[in-house]
Amino acid sequence: MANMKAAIPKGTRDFNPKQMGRRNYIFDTLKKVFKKYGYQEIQTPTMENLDTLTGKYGDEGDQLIFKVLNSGDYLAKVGTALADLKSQALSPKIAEKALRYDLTVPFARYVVMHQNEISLPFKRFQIQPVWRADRPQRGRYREFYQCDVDVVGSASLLNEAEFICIYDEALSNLGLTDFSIKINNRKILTGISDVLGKPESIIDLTVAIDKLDKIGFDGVQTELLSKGFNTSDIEQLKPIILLSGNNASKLESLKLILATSPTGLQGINEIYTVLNYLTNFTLQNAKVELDLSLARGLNYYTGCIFEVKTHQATMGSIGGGGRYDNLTEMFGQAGLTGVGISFGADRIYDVLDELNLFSASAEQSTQVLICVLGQYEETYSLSVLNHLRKQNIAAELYPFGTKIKKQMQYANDKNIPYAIIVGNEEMKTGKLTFKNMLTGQQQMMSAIEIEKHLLTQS
RNA sequence: GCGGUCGUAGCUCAGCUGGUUAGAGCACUGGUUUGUGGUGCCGGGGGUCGUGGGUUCGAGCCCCAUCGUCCGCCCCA
Repeated sequence: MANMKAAIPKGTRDFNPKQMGRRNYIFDTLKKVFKKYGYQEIQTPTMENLDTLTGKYGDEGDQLIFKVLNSGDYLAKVGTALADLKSQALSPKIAEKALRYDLTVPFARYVVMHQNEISLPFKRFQIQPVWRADRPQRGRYREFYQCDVDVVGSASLLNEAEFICIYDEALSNLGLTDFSIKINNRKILTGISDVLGKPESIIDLTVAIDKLDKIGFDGVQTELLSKGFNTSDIEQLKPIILLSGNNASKLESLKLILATSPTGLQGINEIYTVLNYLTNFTLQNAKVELDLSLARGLNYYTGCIFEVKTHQATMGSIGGGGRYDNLTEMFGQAGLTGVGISFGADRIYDVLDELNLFSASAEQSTQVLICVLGQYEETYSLSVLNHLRKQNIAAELYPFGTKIKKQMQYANDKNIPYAIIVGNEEMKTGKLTFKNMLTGQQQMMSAIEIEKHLLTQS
C-alpha cells in the first residue's frame, strides 16, 4: 500500500492516557451520582436504522445525521435513473443505517422495543458517543459523548426537581462552583404565542428570543420582523421577555400576562410545582433561574426545558434537557411521558481543563515502580511485586536490562509517585530502597514496611 | 450550507519588500564519577516549508486551485 498520511476525520479526536484518565474521572463522577438517584445504565448500538432518526430533529438536524452507506452493490437498489435523483432523495435509497445523533431518540426506541421487560417508571442513564456532521468549532465536535439521564412513565414534576439536584450535585462534585440551571416551559412559550395570536409561529418566535442574550433585544426584533411579526406584536412581547426580578416575581407578572392562555397558565403552574419541590432539597452551587428566552429542543420537548451554563468559562451550554410527551408515540407506543437531561462531557472536560480543576489523582495509574539492576534482582523482586498487587497496590516492575537512570525517567514520565530500587545491597539486607519521586527522599525499608506505607497513602 | 483566518521539525512559532547549505524554544536521543528521575552542562538526529499547478533567472514568501485548521453565522452538547 502506498504511504498515506496518518490522519483522523475532521472533528474527531484521539485520547491519550492522560486525557482518558481525566475523561473517566468525569464519567465516573457522573455515574456515581446517577446511580445514587436510582438510575441504571443501558447502551444502544452505534448505528440505528436511518428512519428511526430522521424527522426527529427538524430539517437542520436531519442534515447533520451521518449516514452509513449500504454494503454490497448499493446502486442496484436505486431503481430510478441516478441523474433524475436529488441527493436528498437518493440517500435513503443507498443508506439504510445512520450513526446515532443523540441518546434520547434511541432511548425512546429502546423503551418501545423492550416495553414488556421494563417496569415503569423506568430510570436509565446512558453514556455513549454521538455523531453530528456539523462544522467543528470551539466546544463543538463531530464525535462527542453525551451522558443522558432519563425517566419514562412518570408525569410527576418531582422528576424535574430531582434533575436539578443531579445537575447541582454532579457539577459540584466535579469542582464547578458557579453555574446556572436555566428553566423554562414549552407551555409558557406556547402561551406567549397564543397571547400574540400567532400560535403557528411559535418556532420562529422562540428561535428568535432564544438569542436574546447573544444579540440583544434589537437583534431579536430585527429577526422577528423578518419572520412576519409586526411592531405591535413586538411591543406586546417586549415586557414579557425582558421580565426581570427573582423567579417568584417573574411568575407573578407572567400569570397576568398569560391569563387568557390555559396552556400558558399550566406551564407557569408546572414551574411553580418544580420550584416548590426544590425547597425540600439543598443545592450546593447551582443557581436556578427562570429564563423565558430559553427555547431548546423544540422539536420534541413539551413541558419543562433545562439548560446549564457555567459562568467560570466561555462555553456554550454544558447540559440541557426537558420533558417530552410524545417521543415513544412515533414508535407506536402512545401515552408514555418522559423527561431527561444530558451532560456534554466533552465540553465539561474543556471547562475543567481551562479552570485547572483536574487533580493529579485522576491521571496516575501505577503507584509504585520496582527498578532492578539485573536478572537476580528481577527474580528476587517478583515476589515483592506479587505481594504489592495482592494488596491491591498498582505496581509494575521494569524488566532488567535497562539502566536505573532510564527506569527512573520512566517513573517520572508516567507520574508514578514511588520507586523501589533493588540491587545487591538490598538483597543482602532485605531492606529495599524506597524513594518518594515527588520529594526525592529515599530510605531503606523492608517489603512489608513499604506495603504498609503505600496502603496508608491511598 | 455561508463568511473569515491560518497551514514552516513531534509541539509552539520566527523567517525583513522573493535571492546561495530554512532557524529558535520545548520534546526526543547520547554523554556528563560507582546503582537514581524531575533542575545544570556538552553533543546528536529530525523539515521534498499542507498538496497540485502557475508567474519568475530564482518562491517558504507572489497568483490559482485543492485539502486541512481555527473562528464567526445557522443550529447545537
